[in-house]
Amino acid sequence: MPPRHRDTDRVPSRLEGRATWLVSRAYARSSGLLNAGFGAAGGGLRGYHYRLLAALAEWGPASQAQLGRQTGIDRSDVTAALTELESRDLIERTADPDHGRRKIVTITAAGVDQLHRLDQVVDGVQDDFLAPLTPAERDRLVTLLTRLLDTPH
Amino acid sequence: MPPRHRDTDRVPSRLEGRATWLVSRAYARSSGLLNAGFGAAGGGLRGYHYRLLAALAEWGPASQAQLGRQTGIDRSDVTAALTELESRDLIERTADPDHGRRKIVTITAAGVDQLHRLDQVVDGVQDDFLAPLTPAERDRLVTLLTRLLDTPH
DNA sequence: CATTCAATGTTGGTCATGCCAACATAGCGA
DNA sequence: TCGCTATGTTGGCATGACCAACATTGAATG
Repeated sequence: MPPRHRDTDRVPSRLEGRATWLVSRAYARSSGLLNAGFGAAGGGLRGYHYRLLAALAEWGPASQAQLGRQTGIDRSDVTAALTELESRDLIERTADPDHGRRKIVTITAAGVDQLHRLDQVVDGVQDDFLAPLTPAERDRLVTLLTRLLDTPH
Repeated sequence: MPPRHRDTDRVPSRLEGRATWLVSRAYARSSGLLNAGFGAAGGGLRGYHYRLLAALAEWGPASQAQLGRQTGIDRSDVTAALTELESRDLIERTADPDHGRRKIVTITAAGVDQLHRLDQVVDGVQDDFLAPLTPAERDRLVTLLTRLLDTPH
């Protein structure tokens, strides 16, 4: 039998079973779905905005540096994303009375509403993303990834 | 007990068990390790170059469009990455005698050597990346991700 | 055979995520 | 008081991924 000549749906064997390769493919798919969903229903918001709104809704007002640490987003990117959220009136920035430079960021009612809409999008994407797996397999995958990431490194 | 005030090592509960979130965190870690490894030992090459060299070494000479389909890299990015590989004499581009526009890309001996060096890097990164998991867990993770990605979507 | 269509390589953009450096300023600790 | 750290901001870079347009070529269709 001659070698197969199909161009696509094949992966060099060097990559095939590599965890880093699989994770990068999974991420490409996941972020594609997420961007499509955010683009369609998110009013131009992206992952950074969702993370920040989620942190504010869950833990209440915080300084920008605090938000950065909570969400794993760089301080400079926090600044930019908050400026966009502020221009849409989804958050408010007020000066911290006890600290000259610090600003306290608060989510607005509209921000909470928007967050709920984004939650819907994210939920839908989970289903699409995990569609090939059974519920038990989905749980196992989540557990393994959680263990992989929880361990300090 | 007052609420905890630690800034870091926490994740909004909305994100915590989400597969897309975990995958994005895993990818951030994995690509960080990979970039560090490639930067240290890869002679300025990146993931695209590795994928292309791997495909050429495994399946032999191919046209650029073929390479793009094999590796999942866009035609335009293939062009750019091949130009860089060519300038390092890791690949060669020759005109296809049977086809005017098409170019046949071949990996050179130096390219094969470089690929072997990159293999070492990638192998080392797998170990770092998967360190928190037992061998059995690593296998399960790879199996689950493979199943997740194999299914046509 | 002629015309259309698809494939090819290339150029030149865009976007999102993640970093890093530098800076001015503010607060804190030694 | 002096020096260190934290803070918000600006501006930049790298990587991966994608897209549009173009000229050219081969192949398919009428």
